[in-house]
Amino acid sequence: MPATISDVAARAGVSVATVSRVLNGNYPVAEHTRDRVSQAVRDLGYVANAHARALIKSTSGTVGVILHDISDPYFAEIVKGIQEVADESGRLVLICSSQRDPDREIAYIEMLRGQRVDGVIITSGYVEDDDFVTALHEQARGLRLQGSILVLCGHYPVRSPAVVPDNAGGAFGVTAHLLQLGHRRIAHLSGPPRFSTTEDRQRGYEGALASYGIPADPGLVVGGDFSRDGAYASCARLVDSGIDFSAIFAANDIMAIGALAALRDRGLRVPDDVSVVGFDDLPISRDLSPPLTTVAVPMADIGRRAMGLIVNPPSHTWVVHLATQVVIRASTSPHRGGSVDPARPPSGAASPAR
Amino acid sequence: MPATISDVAARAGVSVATVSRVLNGNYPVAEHTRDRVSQAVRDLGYVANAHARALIKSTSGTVGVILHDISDPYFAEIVKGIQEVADESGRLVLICSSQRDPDREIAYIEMLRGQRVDGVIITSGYVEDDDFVTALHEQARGLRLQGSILVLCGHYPVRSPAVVPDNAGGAFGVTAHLLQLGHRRIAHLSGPPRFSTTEDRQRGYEGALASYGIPADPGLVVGGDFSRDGAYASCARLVDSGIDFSAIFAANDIMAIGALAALRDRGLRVPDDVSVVGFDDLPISRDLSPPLTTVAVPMADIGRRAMGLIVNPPSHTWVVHLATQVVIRASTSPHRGGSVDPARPPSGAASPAR
DNA sequence: CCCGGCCCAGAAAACGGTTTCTGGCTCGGG
DNA sequence: CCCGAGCCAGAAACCGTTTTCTGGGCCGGG
Repeated sequence: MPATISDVAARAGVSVATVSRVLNGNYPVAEHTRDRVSQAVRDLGYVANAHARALIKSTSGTVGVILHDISDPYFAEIVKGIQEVADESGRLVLICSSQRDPDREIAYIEMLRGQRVDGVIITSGYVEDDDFVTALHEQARGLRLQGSILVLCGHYPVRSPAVVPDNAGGAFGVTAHLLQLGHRRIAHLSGPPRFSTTEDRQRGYEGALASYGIPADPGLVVGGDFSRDGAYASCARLVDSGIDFSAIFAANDIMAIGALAALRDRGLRVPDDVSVVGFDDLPISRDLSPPLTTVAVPMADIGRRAMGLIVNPPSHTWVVHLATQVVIRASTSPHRGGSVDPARPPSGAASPAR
Repeated sequence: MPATISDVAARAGVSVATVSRVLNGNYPVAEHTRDRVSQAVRDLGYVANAHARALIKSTSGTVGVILHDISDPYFAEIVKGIQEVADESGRLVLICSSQRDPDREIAYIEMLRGQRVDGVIITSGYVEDDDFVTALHEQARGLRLQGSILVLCGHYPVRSPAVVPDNAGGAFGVTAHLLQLGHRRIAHLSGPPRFSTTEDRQRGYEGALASYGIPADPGLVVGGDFSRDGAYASCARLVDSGIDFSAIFAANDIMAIGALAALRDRGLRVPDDVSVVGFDDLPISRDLSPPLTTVAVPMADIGRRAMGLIVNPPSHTWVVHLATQVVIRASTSPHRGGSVDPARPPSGAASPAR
């Protein structure tokens, strides 16, 4: 029932071809007719049907973005960057929340293929699952076939353009920072299992320990799910277990926030009793108390570069590497006593056994 | 170049009509042929072109969302709610960041009309601008004409389905909370001018003061822009100006975070020296220190209800009202020097007229 | 044996645009 | 006066689906 191009043509007393040409301005039309057509367009409030257009042009003017959860600031920042570049190129952004379910991610890509999107950006790291990888390969092939592009954030076992932040390097750096402060028993609240992001960050952590000749203690690594509440619970369990540690490396800032809350509720002071570091450097991190020492990930840049790969598909450079940077704030301080292997202090503060 | 329905038909040795019917399952097809078609679909990795489909069906299976900035947690939470319901109904969500520019909002709606979206949700409050309202009316009419729906969050001077949180009531409540604590000089860091959200919240603030017989002091109300840094600057200016106040009502939590930082940097303690309240109750607000007293706005619910209005268009109920609730945490405490006048206000201080 | 009905498959007409191709008109040059 | 060029408008094909309409084959009843 909305006005069609024929309606406009009829009202202006011209053919549909002429209307189309006025709208697109890619063919000479006499000023007189042009005005009449424009007037008719205004009168009818006509807007061209993007689907009919997408049917003949190969491009649809939309891109798809797959993420875990839009209310996670990490993804929100990436999307912000994507939006910026999409806007400049006049494209619309389709958001798909997978809730970290690989099957849904695949289903979403298929839907997006149906939409004939100009490209798909997967913002979440990849899941180590054979079925998933196989399915992803297939979808990537399908996208390529239709002249579309799959852009990955993080390194996948799929040959496709990618933007990869240096997760391992950042984790190494921030762990090294703790080591330099004299901490030796450093706990790690890790991310959800089988995710590349989780593993890269854990690898950096283990690498830093190894570089100091410290054997990894499995008891110090507890699983999480990148959520505040999950980290709160893990951290509380860690404290309650009585295991000895003087610092915590949370796999991301959201988890660090949960850890801070758990420590506070257990009566432990940061950084006096326990040093805490996170990862990502979310905007909020500087406003926590204490302000969080963390690793800055250029989230908006990831989005901008990823979208850039769609707007100007590269001929050769398939992978864009992005540096991460340790940001030292007030949630870390030198290990008390500076002892490499401190005895459990009488106060019980640094080794919170009950 | 992606496979079309004809390719599938050819490979399966049937007509395109049959393929379509197998895919949609809305017409009897012999099992034998059905299998052959399914196999061909799989072989070719065929995915139906959503645009061609949208051309005949009236629905496109997409909805548009217009917001200021996706990296603002307020909007991110709303979108999360929208996503949930959109997923259930198998729809895709198009995100449009207007950066608070009314012209862009209009332009976006027009783009979305071209996409023949099933509906458009404007998440941001409305701007008091005649041109904008006129243009919005026109777009709303256009959407209605194409069987689509415009859903507004907040009350607009446009007759369209809406979801409106009780901003004024919440502002009244949280200001009353401060008044009950004995605060009399309460500063207000307000939002950007001419926004309904800003004005509703300010109205609640002024109403609460009035109910206590306190005249509004223009010097205590300073403009802001809903941003952390803007609020930081405003708050710092307020402190530096030497004006007397014992509490601050920030127009939203993001601004409260900026205020907290400014106060801390000026050596003022919260809540000992100054009480601070915000608005929205973002997920992070409980993890600030001190945890923020604020007004809970059911953001995800706003999104869910808004999307609900699109999925099941209402016949009569055009406006969904959503309650807000004061959440008291540790950023507020009784006014020092003892209750200036902590007694109840002159009777009848219930809630502001709506 | 004939005919009506049922089950299933195909032909073709939309849907709403863009673009190629065709052609009418005007104008200037020879 | 004729002809070619240039400018502009329209007719029609096409994009990839869905769906209506048509009809062939088969079965059962009369």
